[in-house]
Amino acid sequence: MNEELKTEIPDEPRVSRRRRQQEDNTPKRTTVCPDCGSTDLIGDYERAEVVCANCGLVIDENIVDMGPEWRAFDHEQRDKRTRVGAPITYTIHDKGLSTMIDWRNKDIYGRDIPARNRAQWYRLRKWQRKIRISGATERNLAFALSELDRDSSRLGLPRSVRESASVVYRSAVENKLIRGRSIEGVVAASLYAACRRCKVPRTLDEIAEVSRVTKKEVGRTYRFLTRELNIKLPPTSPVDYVPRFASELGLSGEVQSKSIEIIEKAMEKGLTSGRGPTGVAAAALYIASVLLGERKTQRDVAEVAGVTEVTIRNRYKELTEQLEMGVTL
DNA sequence: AAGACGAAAGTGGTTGA
DNA sequence: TCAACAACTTTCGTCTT
Repeated sequence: MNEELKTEIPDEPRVSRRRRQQEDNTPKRTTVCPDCGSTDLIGDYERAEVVCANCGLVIDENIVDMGPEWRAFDHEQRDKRTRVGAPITYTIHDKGLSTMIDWRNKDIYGRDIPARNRAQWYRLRKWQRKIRISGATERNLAFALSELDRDSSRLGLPRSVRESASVVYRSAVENKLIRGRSIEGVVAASLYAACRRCKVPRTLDEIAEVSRVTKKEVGRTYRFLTRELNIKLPPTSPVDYVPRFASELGLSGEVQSKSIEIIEKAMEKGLTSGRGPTGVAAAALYIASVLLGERKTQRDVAEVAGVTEVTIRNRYKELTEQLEMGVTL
């Protein structure tokens, strides 16, 4: 997923060689099943395969065992033999690669630091604090990423979206697009873009709700970012909204597939172009719920979809007329 | 009484001169 | 920069179950 994004963002000559190298060396591995889109992948190192836990598709064969080459029989041994830390992440301003100095006067094996070295440690900690977040860019990133984390947890977004949003924000910073815009605005716009990229769309309204930015601002910044960073995102499909709305309404899976069916027919006939995707999704869900005897009121559907009943009525009038569904509602 | 329906007027954003 | 425009909302009265 990150690879795709990277190819769309043009290489920026201002990026230092060091950073470029670091990024190029990032191991590129599939994290999403190409068949069903599930991120639940299982590495079966006995058979050297990566298998999708959802649909069983074998995604990768002859993989390298990334596990440790040593064995540990108790916790103490594990602590001693482990030589690596957490995976790198784009959601922490230094990608999670910073050095930590413990506040306790113990070394990694838990032994006390001799008193004659204490002063040295104190100085080390002081410099560590200064260096960790140094410079305007670092401070900007640190603030923005915490903001990003706050927004996305209020929206209940999965990790993958946060990572994706962080990548978008980082490239915005690298391309010097922040100046003149509020950090919060750019964060919100990155998040909106990431949501669309990962096919878990949130409306501009929902983003604006949790952020301290108006809907207008988010939209404007989003358009700016996509233009400047050459991010091309297809218009959101109503289908992407169906599962979320359906579960909020407590509708069954059958209703979901029925409404997706309806939407796909509608798209063939060009009934969705120019229409707000949420409105189309809402109307399709409403129709499906009626057809399958799980009737919801227009108001309920309108509520979760963030559109009015009138819009649902307009959409569903178009849909029923043009698709010749031959069913009286 | 609640929900569905539809007309009419208003709103915010895009487009093209 | 401005007017035209389409989509959508708000509001409200009427009909149906």
